[in-house]
Amino acid sequence: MTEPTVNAPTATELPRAESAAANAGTGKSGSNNGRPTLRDVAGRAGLSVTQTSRALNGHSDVAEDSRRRALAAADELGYVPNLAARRLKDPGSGTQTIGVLLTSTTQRFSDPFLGDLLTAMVDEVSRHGFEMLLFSPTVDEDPVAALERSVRHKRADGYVLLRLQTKDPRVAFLSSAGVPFVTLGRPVVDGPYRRVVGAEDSLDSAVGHLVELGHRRIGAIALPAGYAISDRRLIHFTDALTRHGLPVDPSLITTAESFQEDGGRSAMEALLAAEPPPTAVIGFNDQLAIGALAALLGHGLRVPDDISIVGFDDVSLARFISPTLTTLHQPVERLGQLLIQQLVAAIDDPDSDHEVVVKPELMVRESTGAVASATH
Amino acid sequence: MTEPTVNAPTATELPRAESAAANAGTGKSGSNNGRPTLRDVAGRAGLSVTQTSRALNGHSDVAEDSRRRALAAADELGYVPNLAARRLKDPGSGTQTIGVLLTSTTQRFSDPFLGDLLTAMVDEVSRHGFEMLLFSPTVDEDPVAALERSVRHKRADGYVLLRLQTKDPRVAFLSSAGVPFVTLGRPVVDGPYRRVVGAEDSLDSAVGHLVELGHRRIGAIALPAGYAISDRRLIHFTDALTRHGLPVDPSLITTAESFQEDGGRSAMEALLAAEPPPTAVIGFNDQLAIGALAALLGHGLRVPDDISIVGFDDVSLARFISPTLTTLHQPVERLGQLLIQQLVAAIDDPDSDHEVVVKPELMVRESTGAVASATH
DNA sequence: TTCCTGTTCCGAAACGTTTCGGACACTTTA
DNA sequence: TAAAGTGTCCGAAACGTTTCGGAACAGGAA
Repeated sequence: MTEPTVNAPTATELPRAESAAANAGTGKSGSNNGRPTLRDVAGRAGLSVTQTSRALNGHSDVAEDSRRRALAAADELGYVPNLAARRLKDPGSGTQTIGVLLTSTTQRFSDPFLGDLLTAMVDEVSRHGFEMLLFSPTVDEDPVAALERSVRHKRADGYVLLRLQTKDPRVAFLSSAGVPFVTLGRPVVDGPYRRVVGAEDSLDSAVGHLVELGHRRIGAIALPAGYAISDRRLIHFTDALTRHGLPVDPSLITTAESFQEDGGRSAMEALLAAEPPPTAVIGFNDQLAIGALAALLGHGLRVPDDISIVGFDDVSLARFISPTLTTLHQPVERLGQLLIQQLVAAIDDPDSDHEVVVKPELMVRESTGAVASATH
Repeated sequence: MTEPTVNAPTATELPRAESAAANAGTGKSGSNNGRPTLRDVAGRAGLSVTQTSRALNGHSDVAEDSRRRALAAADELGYVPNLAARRLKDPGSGTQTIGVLLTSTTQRFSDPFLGDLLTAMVDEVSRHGFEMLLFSPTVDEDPVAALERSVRHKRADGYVLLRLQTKDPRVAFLSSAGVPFVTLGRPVVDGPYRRVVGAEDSLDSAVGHLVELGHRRIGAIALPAGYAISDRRLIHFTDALTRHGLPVDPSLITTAESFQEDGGRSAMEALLAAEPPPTAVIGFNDQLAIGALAALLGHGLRVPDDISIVGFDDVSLARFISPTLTTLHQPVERLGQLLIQQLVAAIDDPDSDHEVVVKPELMVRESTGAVASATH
């Protein structure tokens, strides 16, 4: 019973340990920046480097006992695989990293929606054992060039694209490069890839809410032109108007010059110049709506007595300004999770195609009320 | 003139190209995932791999002509060095990455200050040719453990620590591990390392402003306990009070339960219960101040007629709420830049020690006014 | 001529990992 | 008893880069 087995595990450790010692004799250990290497683990476990590697990586042709010894040795030595070496040998192995490209002009996280989204994504990313690489174009660099640089260096296994443009060159590039990616929103050019889109047709419920309150002249502050989300929200808004039997009056639709409060403020000024002005205004995000509120208060107008305001996103602040903001709630945490889950799925299965739709929900608060002087 | 030089560059390319061809003959090229390797470049330039490497890396012992050929060949082939191989050979070479640890509970970017800071940091990071790695502890993982994991895997050359705790274990860990890092704020345990701190003594100017307006009972909404910034701002606040000859009344100081608006709101409720209540309140960040505003409006109190409110940070929103918020302006963009610059300096020169102090500036807006009924 | 010096070059080894192709000792099947 | 199969194991090569230790050569000094 003791003799026949090739590797007597119990008392006969010596012969193996001996060969290991020989190994250690020739082998030079103090090299990997002080950290133990696979060779060290192998020496300690009394195995060859090959078997140790296979044991640690869960391959099949390694005896149960050897695997235990390898694992134990690795544990005792505090062995951590050298990623560089692993990636050098097998370029296919991923980086366990997902990339998020920030385009410097518009994608600032001062936008609380984007901030919350990022937070949610980071959490979900770490839940999948990945890390998140944040990068932006250098001065005078094209966003696509930055993306290309990152892809060339294989810095990430996949990418998240935010603030999608109507005809986004980044989508085109990543598609043609065969790199997994996921988008929030859907551009016009629709290729096979994964995306998470908000159902902007929920603007219908906002319009419906205002119509119920008696509003007939409903204005809109649209997002800056050129972004996928801008067009879609606008279309869904006009659709909602006609569905409720209201005319689409171009003088009641203004496009903001930024995503921030200042854009909302100037846009509101423009809307007030309409003849007659709207009795209710929907800002296509909360920051625009808040800017509009500021403009109204500057004119001595009361909300909602003189005019009603609706936002979009439901950032946390919406419940703390005065009046509290009626808005369309986006489940931002869920959006972040979905984005990452879809991306991870895309990394596992490239050229898959999937679309997840998330529908916002109307939160009625103080900034909307019955129309003052009914204008039927 | 044509003969004597060893490497006739013009017509005599052949002999070298020949050896290159021989090299290419033995060499197998289609390996590096389709991308050209140093061997390919060498073949094309008619040089050895060694010389090509030295040429591309700007070493001295390579003829000017050879260097040009190497550079040209690399350019034509679109050669990109394989980072894994480089790092395998020379573990000292950095990752050109800086790490930012997010602790999931408090460090959400819904805080617009942190969001803006992050944006500024990303920009500055890319300006230095680095990228930013964002990571957070996995569920049930200690922040220090997450940091340790990242350090072990050598994911970043240095780290930024935000939302510093009073006695921050992350500082202790990174210090002892000898990893470069930079902090925003200064913890109690002060080791040799680089940091950027805001001069919270500028609270003195806020208190002075209120005193000038006749206020004698000045309350404060402090940041949650346990953070470096919380204690420091509180100390500077009480110092400012005594410097202006005012007593420190504990009933006028409440500690918020969060960094967000809801924390400010409940804290304000507590302050209103004081007897008599304060005529002015300083929120130790803008979100707390905004929460306080909401609480006051809920009680039918007017700002600044009945009570004055001051914030801290000057987030962009401060100019758009009503009333606009008097607050201490932090140059967040500059803070982000400094943070990264200090970190890069620390990476170049480890165990350097430096502190940069940035002083906020008081922005007087609508939320502060003369005290209603003077209580001398 | 011979010896040195400085410039420019190259082969080979090394970094730490994975994997290919076999090898060995048994056991089962024919 | 020979042949085929099984379960384990290992040496050696390979990934792409950098660098060590010379080597080849030209020009100048002796």
